[in-house]
Amino acid sequence: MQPVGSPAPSESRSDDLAAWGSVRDRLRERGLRWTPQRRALVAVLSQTRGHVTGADLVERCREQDPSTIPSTVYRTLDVLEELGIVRHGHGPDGREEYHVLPDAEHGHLHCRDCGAAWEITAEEGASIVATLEAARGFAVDLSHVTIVGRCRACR
Amino acid sequence: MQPVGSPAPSESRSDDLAAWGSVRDRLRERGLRWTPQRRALVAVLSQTRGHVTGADLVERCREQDPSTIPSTVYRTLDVLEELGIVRHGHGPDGREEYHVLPDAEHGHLHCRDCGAAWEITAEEGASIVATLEAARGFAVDLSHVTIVGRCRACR
DNA sequence: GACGTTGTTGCAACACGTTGCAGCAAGACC
DNA sequence: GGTCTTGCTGCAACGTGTTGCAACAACGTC
Ligand SMILES: [Mn+2]
Ligand SMILES: [Mn+2]
Ligand SMILES: [Zn+2]
Ligand SMILES: [Zn+2]
Repeated sequence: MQPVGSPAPSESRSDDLAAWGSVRDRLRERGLRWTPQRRALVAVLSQTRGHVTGADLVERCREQDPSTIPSTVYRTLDVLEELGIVRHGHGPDGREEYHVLPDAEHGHLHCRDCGAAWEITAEEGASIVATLEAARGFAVDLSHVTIVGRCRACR
Repeated sequence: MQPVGSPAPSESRSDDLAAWGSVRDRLRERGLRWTPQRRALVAVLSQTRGHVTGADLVERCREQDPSTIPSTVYRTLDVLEELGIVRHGHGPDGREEYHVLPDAEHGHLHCRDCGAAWEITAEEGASIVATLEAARGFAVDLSHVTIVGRCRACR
């Protein structure tokens, strides 16, 4: 039961660097381009662990380069998501939340009262996925799942 | 497996009218006020079955009275939700979706590819709620749950 | 019916994200 | 290094929803 924000230990930093280094080639393979704007966002992402909102990422890019344009960042995030490099879900208010370099697919749990958030564990996730798979043949996108309610402490 | 938009048969229209008629008193009991703006939104809601986005409701109010102010509508929706008269969730893009007069609590399922939506059945809902209740004592707000993925037909 | 309290409204500004489009530039090819 | 193709960017406008605040009005009380 890892609280979000204290990110789980993940692969080593050198593995991470390798993963980020390949982004350029992954884009090129698809006939897409490696631009300064994309380079900047990837640089920001590579220093981000865990979860960030879209607006946070725009902000962090703007810190590096104040001429950053929001729509370019959001469009680049869409591209990176197609490549599987980031995934997004939505907070309780519907705002975007990005998972960077998702080690394992997972959903999120938010307490409406105290605002705390947790990752949905593999077992919990499997149970939800299995329920909808069995009954309807529906393939759940677990990383887009956000469940809101009240945590044990707040009840 | 009711597709959303072909609303399930619900209580009779006269029951509905009675429920809507009590809104005024339910507000007053709490020291809240029954204003023309609230009257207008309740009139719109009383003719709405199933699911609507917040923006839809603003639009429908504006059809009745072009001087309608969006923030007033959204604030009134918040109040009505506190009274349990409407509930909201979020579509795949994070936009608000209101359930009007929810007969039974239910979540939603959206196919990312074809855009179709279904209600999560009582059994499916119970399974999800039970999983998180058992493991963590987390009380899921089922009516706020939206699960996105791919439906059987689109797989 | 006038009065006071306080919940509500209208408004303007803001936050987050998306979209259409014209001009720009990445990178493939020579 | 020059040329071409086409993916990308910047920009402006828009869509959806929230917030702060001053003026207003619902409604309980006399
Ligand atoms: Mn919500
Ligand atoms: Mn989404
Ligand atoms: Zn809590
Ligand atoms: Zn589908």
